[in-house]
Amino acid sequence: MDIAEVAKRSGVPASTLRFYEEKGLIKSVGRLGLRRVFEVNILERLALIALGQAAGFSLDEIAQMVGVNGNPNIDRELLAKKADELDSTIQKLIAMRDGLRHAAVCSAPSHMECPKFRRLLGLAASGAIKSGGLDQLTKRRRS
Amino acid sequence: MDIAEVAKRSGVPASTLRFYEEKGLIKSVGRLGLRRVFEVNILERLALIALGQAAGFSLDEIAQMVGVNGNPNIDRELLAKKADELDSTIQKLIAMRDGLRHAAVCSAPSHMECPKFRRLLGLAASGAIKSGGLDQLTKRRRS
DNA sequence: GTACCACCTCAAGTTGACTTGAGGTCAAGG
DNA sequence: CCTTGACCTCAAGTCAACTTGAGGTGGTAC
Repeated sequence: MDIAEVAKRSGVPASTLRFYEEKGLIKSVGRLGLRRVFEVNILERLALIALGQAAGFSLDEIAQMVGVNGNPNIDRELLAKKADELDSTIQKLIAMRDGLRHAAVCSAPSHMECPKFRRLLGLAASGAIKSGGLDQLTKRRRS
Repeated sequence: MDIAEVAKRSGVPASTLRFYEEKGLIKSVGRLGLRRVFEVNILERLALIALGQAAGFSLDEIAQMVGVNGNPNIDRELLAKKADELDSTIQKLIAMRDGLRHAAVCSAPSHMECPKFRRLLGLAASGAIKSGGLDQLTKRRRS
């Protein structure tokens, strides 16, 4: 496959593919003239990268997880750690989703005054306010 | 509360608080001299913002949801839409979490060759490859 | 009453993740 | 053969979300 086909089938622009290759996130198997040639499995790798991004991981973190070389990482501890990180994110997002869903139908004057909304918010942000800061929620993105 | 206390209790740097105020995401109730004064409920609002960010929403989107004015938005349709968006993100993250968890213990030579891993990945990226592109996964962030 | 220091403003810098543009190259079709 | 267009490189630009810095201000403790 040439870069245009990968772009078409993955939805990832060619410029981004070149950028990812430069970063070591993906690699082409060779060149035909000066054109890059990719294997079909590049598509799975791209899906994995997109997934990692949706999970809020930086490209560098993703590289760590999927391995800069060919195939996913061997560092089982890192993978487990990232899974746990992701799990706590998921809990927060679930609470937020429920908060949003409720807010969409709740008739309280201000959502902040609705006990249900506040409970969900508290659940999501548990531990964030007062002692410890919101850091837990945001440091992943900040770093 | 002055800005330093808000910063301390929320974990959000003062510079960020000023930045958020400028963007209309938060507001101070007044000034004492030239110093901003915040109400205690600013902490909840900040938790909500942090939550929105963890969910991958941009500050502008968050402003739309929580309302640029004082309290959350009245646009129930928008809230429901965002909740659905969030829900599909959550499904992907769950699949990825499970994929990571499994990868951490799986002994297949390459995770891409492990059927279980591929199934989870496929689940997460369903529809992303081949027809439609990965766009669904990433456009939220790109916008 | 004055010195200090935390807070202020406003402009510019930073980082991550890309995109855009200018100028060059080469495989394929005519 | 030779033109053409898709691909190449490399440098610079962009955007969101902040951070940093220089220079100013004013409650508060001494």
